[in-house]
Amino acid sequence: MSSILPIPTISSSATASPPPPPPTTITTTLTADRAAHLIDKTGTLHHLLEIHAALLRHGLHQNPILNFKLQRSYASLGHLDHSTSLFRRTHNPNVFFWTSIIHAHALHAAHHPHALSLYAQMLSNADAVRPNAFTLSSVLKSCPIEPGRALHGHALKMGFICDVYVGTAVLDVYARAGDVVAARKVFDEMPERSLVCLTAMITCYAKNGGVDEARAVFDGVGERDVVCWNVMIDGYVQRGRPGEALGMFRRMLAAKVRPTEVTFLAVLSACAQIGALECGRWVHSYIENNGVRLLSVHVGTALVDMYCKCGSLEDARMVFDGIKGKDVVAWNSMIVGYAMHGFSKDAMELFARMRKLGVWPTNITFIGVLSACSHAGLVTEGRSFFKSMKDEYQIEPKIEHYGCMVDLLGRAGLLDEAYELVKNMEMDPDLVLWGTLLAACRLHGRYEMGEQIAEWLVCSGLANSGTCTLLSNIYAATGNGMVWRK
DNA sequence: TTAGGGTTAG
Repeated sequence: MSSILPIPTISSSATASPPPPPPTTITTTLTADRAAHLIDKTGTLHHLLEIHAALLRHGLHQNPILNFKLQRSYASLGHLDHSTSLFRRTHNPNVFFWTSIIHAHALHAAHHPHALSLYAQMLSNADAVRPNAFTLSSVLKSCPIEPGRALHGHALKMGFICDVYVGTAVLDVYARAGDVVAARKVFDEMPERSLVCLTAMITCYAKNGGVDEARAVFDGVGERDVVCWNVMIDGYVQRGRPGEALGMFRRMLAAKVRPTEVTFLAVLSACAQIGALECGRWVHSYIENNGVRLLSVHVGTALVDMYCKCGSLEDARMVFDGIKGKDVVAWNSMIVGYAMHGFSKDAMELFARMRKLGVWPTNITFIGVLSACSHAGLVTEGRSFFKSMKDEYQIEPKIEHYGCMVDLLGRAGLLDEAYELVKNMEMDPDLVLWGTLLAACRLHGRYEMGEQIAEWLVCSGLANSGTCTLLSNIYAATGNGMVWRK
């Protein structure tokens, strides 16, 4: 983790390809105040390295505040390696230093285990630095449920639980683990609640299926900011209640709260869910009329998805073509959009273009590609794409991909091949898959196979009303409505 | 006299 910090020197800026000169040149005399100001203002690693070099030359690197600022700046510029290295070189780091390095690691999921181990090191250190509420709230951010529970105990024992940051962080640990009851208990016992804390509780409910409970907390919030609104709107979207999501969005605008990108993502998803094309268009023009010159990939993709789901493929394509730096999710939205509306040729062409540009597909890409093959009856291509998932792209087919294949083979009348595919799957087929196969049996008059599957489904108690309808259709067609009733 | 919470697409 801790790499060797390149000891910066002023001459390091005069290497083979020198970076552009920093905005401020460090002069021969450097006071601690001036250095602190320079560190706070810097925005580039190059400049920070130069300041670091100057601190070393002036012997100011021992100053704990400057050392602290330097370490924090390395981290905030995304150079956790430099930050860690500096920390490792610091003798007897104080609680500020420990907290700062723990916090820097807690900011990115990939470094969470390290944040926790730093906290453990801090406690076991010979110089035993005592954590405070700042340390605790930082380390809690990186915690999964088990160490989180222990730290909750720790916070109670040390009396930090009354701190609103610590309380919120503990609440968040339980929320992330889906333990709504424990989160609510922490919430109820908090002596004071900030907007952030209220939002954390709303998020906890919204993410764990309790959108009405979320709403109850939301209604009790006095001054709501955009995050609070976003959480509530997205909560409705995630629970498949787009009408209420859009209602909340209207109320948010009426309350003069300025929407952010996150708001647009949720609202566009709500429009997509109910096929509200006009509302989607309105959001699109709102985005364009409110200072958003260049669509972000996220918002662009949400627009593509909304237009596709609302059936306006031309609008979707127009937005898609305008997205700068398209990632695979953007490509997927357009490919799947085309495929779902039967524009197989466009979907396949787009896939070919995406590959040509070196974008690596995901399992969603193959949902699109295989559906396109299915709609167009391209059996050979479909088989080949399905095979390539594993062989070429190392993507394990999911049940949905088998569904596409069964649909493709079934429509083409290749029932035996489809049945074999289902029987040899590594996972259990679900009712949707059996339903697809049954529908194909009916379409091609393969009553015997239909009966076989039907019998098996009924015997294993798996048949539901949908499959029963299909079954009765099959039996009606065979003129033998009773056979399957054993 | 230097630090810490909540929301993000297919």
